Formats: sequence, structure tokens, C-alpha cells
Amino acid sequence: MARPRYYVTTPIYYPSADLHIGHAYTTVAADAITRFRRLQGYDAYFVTGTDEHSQKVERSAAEQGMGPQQFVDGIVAKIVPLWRALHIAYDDFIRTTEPRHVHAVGEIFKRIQANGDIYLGEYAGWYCTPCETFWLERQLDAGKCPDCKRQVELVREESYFFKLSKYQQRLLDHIAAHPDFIQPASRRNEMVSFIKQGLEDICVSRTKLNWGIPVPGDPKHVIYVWFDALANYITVLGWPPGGDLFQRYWPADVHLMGKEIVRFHAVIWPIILMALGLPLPKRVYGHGWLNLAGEKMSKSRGNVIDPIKLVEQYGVDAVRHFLLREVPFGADGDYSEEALIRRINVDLANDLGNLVHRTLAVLERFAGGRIPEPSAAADDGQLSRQLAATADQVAAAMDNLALQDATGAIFRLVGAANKYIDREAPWDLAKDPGRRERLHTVLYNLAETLRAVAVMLSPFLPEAPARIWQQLGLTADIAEATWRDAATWGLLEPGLAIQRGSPLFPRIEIEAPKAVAQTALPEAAGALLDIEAFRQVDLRTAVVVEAERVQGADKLLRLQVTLAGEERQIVAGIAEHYRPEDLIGKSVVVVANLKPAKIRGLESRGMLLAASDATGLAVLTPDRPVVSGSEVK
RNA sequence: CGCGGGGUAGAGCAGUCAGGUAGCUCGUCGGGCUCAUAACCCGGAGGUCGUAGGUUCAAAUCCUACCCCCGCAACCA
Repeated sequence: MARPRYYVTTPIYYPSADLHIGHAYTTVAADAITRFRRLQGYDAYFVTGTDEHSQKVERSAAEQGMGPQQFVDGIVAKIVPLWRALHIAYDDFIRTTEPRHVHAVGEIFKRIQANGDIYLGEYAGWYCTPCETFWLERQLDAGKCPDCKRQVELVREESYFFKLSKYQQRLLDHIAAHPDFIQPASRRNEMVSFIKQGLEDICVSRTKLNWGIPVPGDPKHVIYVWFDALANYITVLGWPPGGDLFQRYWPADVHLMGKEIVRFHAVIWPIILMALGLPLPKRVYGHGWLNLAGEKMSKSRGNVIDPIKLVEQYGVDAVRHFLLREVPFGADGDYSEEALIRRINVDLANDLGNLVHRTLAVLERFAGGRIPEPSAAADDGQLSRQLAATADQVAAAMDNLALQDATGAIFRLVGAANKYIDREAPWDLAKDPGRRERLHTVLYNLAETLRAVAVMLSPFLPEAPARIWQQLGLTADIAEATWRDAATWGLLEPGLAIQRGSPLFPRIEIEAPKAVAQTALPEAAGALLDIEAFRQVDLRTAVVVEAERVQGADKLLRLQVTLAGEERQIVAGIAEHYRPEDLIGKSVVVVANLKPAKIRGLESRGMLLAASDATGLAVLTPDRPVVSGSEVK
């Protein structure tokens, strides 16, 4: 019996600049969806690629003194390592400059022209070059591009047109008959009202452009961007003529994309397919955007998030987990380094990593480092029941592409195992020789849950699941595991020798990496300080006599210090690094002549000196005891 | 009448389509455990669900009006 098929695509990306976290978001999601289907036993196929034609590419290349092909080759050479770093397991990578695509697009054009849906006309319209979009007079915003507000040019030329209008009703009927065709629903509603406004035939060729696919039989025209790019979803399968790959995988199960290009995939692309007499994709899914919390992303600010750097710093599992877990897939969400670190610490380190670590520790201590034999009589069934429920939830969530719910369900099971180990307290069971069976069963249940959790996580996290298996003593390759292995209880064989290793995910203690990065340059590079200016700062040693947290503040400690017999209250932002009791009795260095300030309603007379780096904060203290109030210089 | 997103506990969010005990994460307070990565577990405090009106036995959810915030620059997912 043939396995069910599942075909997933990302948009082909536009190579005019390096890719950023947004592209990584789409592509990681597509990869996770594909891996999940493979785990379930589907014959899944996943493609991504690059959209390399356009005037803008031509122009950027010229600016850098290159030919367009050389230019896009250079960018593609950087994209491939990005996907490798993120463990993107695509089956094919299509570039619109490849002969297989170029030939196929020409063929598509010819066929549609032959059936009368492409006709030659004259186009007079307003063209916005940066947006590569033609606008109608009435769409212009004060004579400028309604999207980018830049100058548009009046273009009058002979052009080929594609009869979108002819298919308007058929498309509406299709959407009505297939509620899942455009998702999420909010996007579908938007598209329906857009289509109902009336579709106009679109211009699918240009004469001014060189860098593109020539119109068959009329080489002074070049095929215009969307008509070229969208076709990649079938040209990558070798259509036409429609050989094995095409037979096997078309129609696509999911076209995944950011919400801004849903319109092209939900209107133009289906109509191209209708004109070709080909089936429509089953689902067009427009996910939300990842915004930068508090800050705009822009090159001039230098805060564009480079996914490769993130992977280097935090690891591929962490970055993928954040992308897939943090934001509801259809909605917009925020990226921040703080949120990323919180995800790593809470989910990966505290919950999952720590669960693995403590489970292995109890196995080592109370079961001789081997997976013990469970006993049905001593089993409570708690974890096995929850595993079954989790498997159902994950599968249902993935059917809806609710990636955050799928990972959420798995982490709830991790939470349940953490509760279980606490409630069943194997360290207590171990004290009573009469409860040995129970102890072994509890330990087995924990290990077995981890085995299954690892399999369930494997579509999402490329690295940790294999390490969990290896630490449990499993020698099989987790890549060979199936969804049945994840959803079936009791597959872990007793007797395996565990291989306890280092923690899977160390906690990250960095508090404000951005602040550190930002403060460095401007001041350090500034003017040199006159010694007289420095002398105005009265630095003194002082002894902390009292310390307490400031109510309602995360970072503040209220300190009472003696400075040469004088008592002062100082509020210091070090509560995240020092406990109050650790400071009492310490000699510290303070700025004694600082203007008093009110911090959280408390007066602070002076400032505590501390050094900070990426790992945290260290309060300065004299090398040997000195009299309180000593001058520091 | 430009388009779109949003206003729910101190922070970030889910819940709104299919009305019925307001939920999650972080933080906070208190307790527990001592297997574990200052982790983990239990409990508490904290909310007029932007405002006003309406429909209803019942509204965060449906209807009406209004107020406020964000994006529409780049790169574009």
C-alpha cells in the first residue's frame, strides 16, 4: 500500500539581501511540519528556493559591478548554509534561473496563451519599481505608490495580459467549497472581499526588463515576476510534462507563507492552475509576522536579527523552539532576545533538561544505572495515560498547523513528569525495601516518558531528542523512530545501561545582553576625561549593614551602609545577582557625592559600583579590609 | 470615512468565529522536596476583560457608538 503523501512549500525567497529571522520563521515551520508528517509515516516532500529574476536584482547587481547571475549566486551561497545551520531538511531547492524552471515557465505561458487566457494588449499604467507593482490611477496615493509612497512612473507598453477576471467566480466558488483552502480564516475573509471587489486582468510581461524569462516566440517581452515565481511549486516537481514527482506530490498540501503574500497565492496562483487545468493546492496558509519588541528592525539601526548568529549563540534547538513555541502560528508575535532566553530557560533548561537530568540521577542512584523492570501491579498508569492524550493533542494540533499548541502539549507532558517524580518521590520509595517494585515502576515510567517525549520532539528540535535517547541507553537512531513509537507506551526495554551526560540545556544567566551591546561603543569612543573631572567624583568605601529587596521591584535592593560613621541609604539595581544576606558586612565602593535620587519612591544617596559583563554583575570590593569611608582613587 | 493589528492580573499572552465557574507563562509572596541545571512541586495574592449603551436567563465573547495604542521606513516571512 502506498504511503500517504504530503507536499509542503515555502515561498521562494527574494535574494536581494541576506535573509533574516522572518525567513527563518517560515522555513523552520515548514521543516517541522514536514518532519512531523515523515514521523507519521507520510511520504513527505518539502521544497524551498529563490526567486531570482526582477529589475531590482538586475539593478542591485549593476550597483555592485556584477552580472545578475553572479550576484544571485553569491546570495544563494549564503542562504544554503543558513538552512543547514537550522537543520532544514528540504528535498529540493529551486532557483528560478535554473533551466528546468525557465523552460517550464515558458511552456506554461504557451499553454495558457494557446487556450486564450493570455492575450496581447497595451498597458498604460503606473509602475512602482521598488514594489514591482502596477497600480491603477485610482489606487495611487496622491500620485505615489500606495504601498511605499514613492514616485511611480507612467508606463505605456505592449504587454501580455492574463485573464484573471474570467476566473473570478470559479475562484470564489472554490473558496466557498473548500473552507480550508485559505487559512487562517481571517485571511480567507480578507481574500474573499478582495476578490469580490472585482479582479482585473493582470499584466504578465514587460518589455523594459532584460533579467527574466523571455516570452516564447516574442523575446522582446520578459515574463513578469509573479507569473514566473509562483510556478516554482510545480516546476520543481518537473512539470511539465508531469512525471513521477508531479504525479506523486501535486496538489500541494500546504503552501506556507507570510501574510503579506497570501493575495498572490490565493488569487493569481489558483487561477494560473485553473487555466492550466491543474488541481489547486489544498491549503494556502498565511502566518503572522515576527516583530521586534520595542524596536523596529532596520539595517540602518543595525538590529536586524541574523538567524545564523542566534544559532551560534544559543543553539539550533533553542532558536527553533522559540520560533515554534512562542507565537500562535497564524498571528503576529514579538521577537526579543529576552523572550528567547526565557523560553530556553523555562522550557528547555528548567523543565525538559532538568527532568532528563534528575531522571537519570535517580536511575543511577536507585536502579544501578539501568532501566528497571516495571511491574503492572505496581503501576499507576498516570504517565501512560497522559502520553496517549498528548499524542492525540499533538496530532490534532499539527493537522491545524497550530504549531504552538503541538509543542505546548509536549511540554505539558514534561510538566506532568516533573510533578510525577515529585509526588512519587523515588528517593523515599528507595528507603523501603518492601516498595522496590513500586520504585522500579516509577523509575521506568519516567524513563519511558522521556523516550516518547524525545520522539515527539524530534520534528521540532533537531539535536536534543537524539541526546535524550543516547542518555537513556538506546542505541537505535531516533531518526528511524515513528509516530507509533511516540504514541505507544512501554517500548523502552528494561536492562539498558543509561549514559548520564552533561545537562542538555544549561541555563542562560545573561540578563541584558542588548544593554551591554549598546552601551559599549559611543561613550568608550568619546572624548578623553580630564583628571580634574575625574577628581570631582568622590569614591569611598562603605560597609553594608542592612540589605533588603525593594517591594515591587525585581532588580532593586535597598542597602543601608556606613561611610566613615555616617549611615546612608542606597538603592542598587543588583537584586537579580545578589541576595540581600550575601551583601551584609561587605565592603563596597560607592560614589559618595552623587545627587540623591528617588528610585521606586526610596531615596538613594550614592551609587554602588559594580562591574558587568555578559555573565552578570560583580560588586567591587577592596582587596583587603580598609577603614570605612576610605577614599578610592 | 486609507489599510491592517491590538487594548484581558505587575509584564507578555491565550480565550472572542460556535455566549455559560476568566486561563497560561514570567514575576511576586508563603510553603514543600533534597533526585535535579539556585532547578522541581504545592498553595496564595493580584483582573470593573479599553469606555458607554444594547441583546440575552447569562456577554471578554454577539450588536451599536466612542476612546486609546502599534505598524504602513527598511527587508520583506
